[in-house]
Amino acid sequence: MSKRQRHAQILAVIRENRVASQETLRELLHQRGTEVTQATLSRDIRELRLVKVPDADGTGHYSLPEE
Amino acid sequence: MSKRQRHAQILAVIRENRVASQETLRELLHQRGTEVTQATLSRDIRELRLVKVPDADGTGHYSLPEE
DNA sequence: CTTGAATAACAATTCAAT
DNA sequence: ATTGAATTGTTATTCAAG
Repeated sequence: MSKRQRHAQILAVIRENRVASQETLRELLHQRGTEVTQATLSRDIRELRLVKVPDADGTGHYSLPEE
Repeated sequence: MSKRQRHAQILAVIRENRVASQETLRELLHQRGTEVTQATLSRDIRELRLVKVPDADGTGHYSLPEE
């Protein structure tokens, strides 16, 4: 699986779920058959420019910056 | 100095500077005469819904979510 | 150039106090 | 309700490797 494919998967996952941590993201990707470590997700998130938006209750979630 | 005032200061600071960490933010506020700890800034950032936007070079910066 | 394991750096929470 | 010190949790980086 290529990095570009993984990036696409990540975008799909954060659109469909409230992802509160990179560890959660890792689990969701695993369910879709993609195994990566947190270090890689940290890099992917930077490359995709994803931001973690703080929620009222403290539980932030990853999101695309609406530009 | 009230929390609302500090919040206003924080917004001013992040508009005028590339703030890459809460520790940096703390220093900039200190220059403006406001002393707080990282714990308080973490809470303020949540309350203000500030996000840390990843930059290309790795050095993220705090920003208002563009709605 | 891409990744994982280990570590460092950074941010959020707890707990006590005010 | 608000805060700081200490702690815990999370994310970014380093370092070695493929």
